[in-house]
Amino acid sequence: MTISVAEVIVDVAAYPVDRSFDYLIPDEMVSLIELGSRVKVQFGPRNVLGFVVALKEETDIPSEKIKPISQLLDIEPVLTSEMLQLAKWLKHETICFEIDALQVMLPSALRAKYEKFISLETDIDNLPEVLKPFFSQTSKVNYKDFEKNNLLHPLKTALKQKLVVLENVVKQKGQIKEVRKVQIADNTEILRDISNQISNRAKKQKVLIEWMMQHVGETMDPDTLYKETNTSSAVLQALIELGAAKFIQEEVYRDPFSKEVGHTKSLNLTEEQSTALQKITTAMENHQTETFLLHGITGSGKTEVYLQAISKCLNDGKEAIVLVPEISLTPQMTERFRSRFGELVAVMHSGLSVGEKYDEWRKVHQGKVKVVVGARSAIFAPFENVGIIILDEEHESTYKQEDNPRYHARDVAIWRGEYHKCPVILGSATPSLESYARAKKNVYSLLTLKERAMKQALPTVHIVDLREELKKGNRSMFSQELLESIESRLNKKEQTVLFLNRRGYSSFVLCRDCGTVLQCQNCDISLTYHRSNEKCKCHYCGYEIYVPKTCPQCQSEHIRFFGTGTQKVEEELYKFFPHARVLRMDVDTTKTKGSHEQILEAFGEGKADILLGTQMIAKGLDYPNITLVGVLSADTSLHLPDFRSAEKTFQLLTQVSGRAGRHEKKGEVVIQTYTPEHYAIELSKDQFYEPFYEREMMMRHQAGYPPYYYLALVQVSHEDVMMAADYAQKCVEWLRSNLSFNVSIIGPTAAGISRLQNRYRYQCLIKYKIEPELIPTLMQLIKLYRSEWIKKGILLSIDLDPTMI
DNA sequence: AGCACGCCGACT
DNA sequence: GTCGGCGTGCTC
Repeated sequence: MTISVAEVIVDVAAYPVDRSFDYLIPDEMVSLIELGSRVKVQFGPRNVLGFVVALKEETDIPSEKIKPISQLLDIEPVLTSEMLQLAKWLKHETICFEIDALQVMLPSALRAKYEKFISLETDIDNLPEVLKPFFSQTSKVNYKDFEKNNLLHPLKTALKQKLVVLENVVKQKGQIKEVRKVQIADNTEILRDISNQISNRAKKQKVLIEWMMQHVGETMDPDTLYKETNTSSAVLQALIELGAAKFIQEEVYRDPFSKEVGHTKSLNLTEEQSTALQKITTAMENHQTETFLLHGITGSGKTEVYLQAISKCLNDGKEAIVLVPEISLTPQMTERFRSRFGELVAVMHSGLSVGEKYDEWRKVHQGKVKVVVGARSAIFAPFENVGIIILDEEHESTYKQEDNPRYHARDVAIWRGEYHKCPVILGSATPSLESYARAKKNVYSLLTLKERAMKQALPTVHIVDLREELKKGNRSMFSQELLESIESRLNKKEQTVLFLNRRGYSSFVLCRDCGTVLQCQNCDISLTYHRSNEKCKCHYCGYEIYVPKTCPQCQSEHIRFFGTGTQKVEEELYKFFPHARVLRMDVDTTKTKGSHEQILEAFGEGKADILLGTQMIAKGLDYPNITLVGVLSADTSLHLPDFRSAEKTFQLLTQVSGRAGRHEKKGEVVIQTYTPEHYAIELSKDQFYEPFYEREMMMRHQAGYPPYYYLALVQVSHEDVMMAADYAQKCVEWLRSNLSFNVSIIGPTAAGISRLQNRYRYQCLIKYKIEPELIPTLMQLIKLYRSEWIKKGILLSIDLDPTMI
């Protein structure tokens, strides 16, 4: 018996079809088809894309039911068997559709694009008049054209009468970029023969053929050829017709790197660094799955440890995956990797176009690179021989995907580490409590870097009590101390970074007479003002309107927008320091591609004295002349209704403080706050991680939050408030009676944003320590009530280990 | 999810 | 009598 049946996961995300379907493999495909190949199949009445997840000899499906695979889309499979296993695990761990788990591993360019076409089945004269014009030029028309012209009804009739047929076409979204090149014949004899044929009057052709004989068999860009020989396309064309050369299409990678980088060598390590590196390399040598938590204070040289561990990994002939939070994927960071490993590095982040992402992915897939530096989804880099996986800033919440599949890159990293028997490094100056607790329980191996790599002292941190400032009558955003510090930097020609917590400061539109704030029609959230197009936009659903002239409530004309916090700060800064050169970095100034980099670069080159921004600037900023960091209000993130707010604040403050004095010059940090006594603020002053950890762990223990308990968030939404609340209640009751007693269920309560896209959202929180039945129970819940809920219009979402609640 | 099949009310 | 409403069920 030979392989003749493929199990296929089809590209339809729905519960009833979230399993594999058997398809016959046509004979001519048998030798080509592999696990992880993409195929085109007929599924019911339509054509869809699918993934081959298993191959077998026979099937129980009766022959009248089974269909053949229509087309094999890849010569090389796009997914490895590791990825297929990983998808099954993700499906179970995060409760998602297998198809979603498979799709998230691939660049979006490989996703299917579905198009409908209508083709003519009879003579055009039989068609109704309204449809005729469409088929006058062609017999195949895009369905959308009928939709646009509101002709779906006559179209449907025509379909029924079989005058036309509908055809579903599956295409791939992304295209491989090709360029046209000239390939010179690789046979000198032929070239000489042609040369002899050329008439003596064709001087240019003579020149070109002579030149070609010097470049036998070479492939080049036509423009280079014209330039080199001072000829033109007409001359080349003549020689091509004689067979001296031909045009070929060559695959190329789009180049997302704008500039060349130099080459750097390994730096000398401190004792702490080499101890850490030693432990990591030992694990690599022993082919050991081991998760390390590399806890190093800011500036302690974690990156250098990564780089040298990767070097070792490459020497062993293996590949490396490095994850960094999206926001810190600045050129500064990626350049460090590219300058060490050159062309062996692929970079993946959201700033790339669909095509560029596809190309970077293909470099990995084709084995052209050995190192991937990327954001969350780079954890799925299709390497087959991974030697090390690194997550920098492991505490960052961007490692958790907020929509399906709701996976955490850290969990996937550890899974892949186990699969490849290789170490996983979680690096941070401020580890998440979860990871640190695991390190303390020896689930992870703790590596500590307590010293800064170049022995620089930590910056001096001053905490300024804004209540005192207020008492002194200072109503500005700047305390006396901060102003003095800024002034002294300006005098010394040193640089300052001012940091503003974004939350609570985003720009909104307010009526000064009645206090109304412009709200989104669909969501329970205020609209954000965008100066660039004079519009107000909802950041959650995309709803946007022009700024109204009068207040929608009271018709007053005194309506004004409150600029982003940063805009306001900038204005005020100029009042105090009219001659300071300020660079502002926020959503408004970083809208266009690359502007983020340009601003940082300009600042690095000393083109400004003060850099003012939000969280964006907290990471990876590393310039020698920055000697002052100011945090305008440390409290904004502290009072968020999230159990992680203290942790987030501590992390943020430590992070921004770390930007000052990373080189020769000593750094200073000024933190302004209304609650200086809060432990998250007080302890960040000296980067006292350990005491903060102990303190925060106590709080978590008392309140029953992670790492002591695991969380699962179940959310119910409906267009009607009562329905949402009712069903959330039903859901809670069902869970209470089906989960064990030591699981506590909180809620239902309205979600943080109680209405989103016109749907009211209620949620309940499940806290548990050990509950092996949780996932099966949740799946049971879906199974039992899915059809009823769908009828009523209820949507249910489940988030295991939510980052925000 | 999408689409066909199938059984009941308001129209030529 | 027929067109079209959307309830039910299936997709290898």
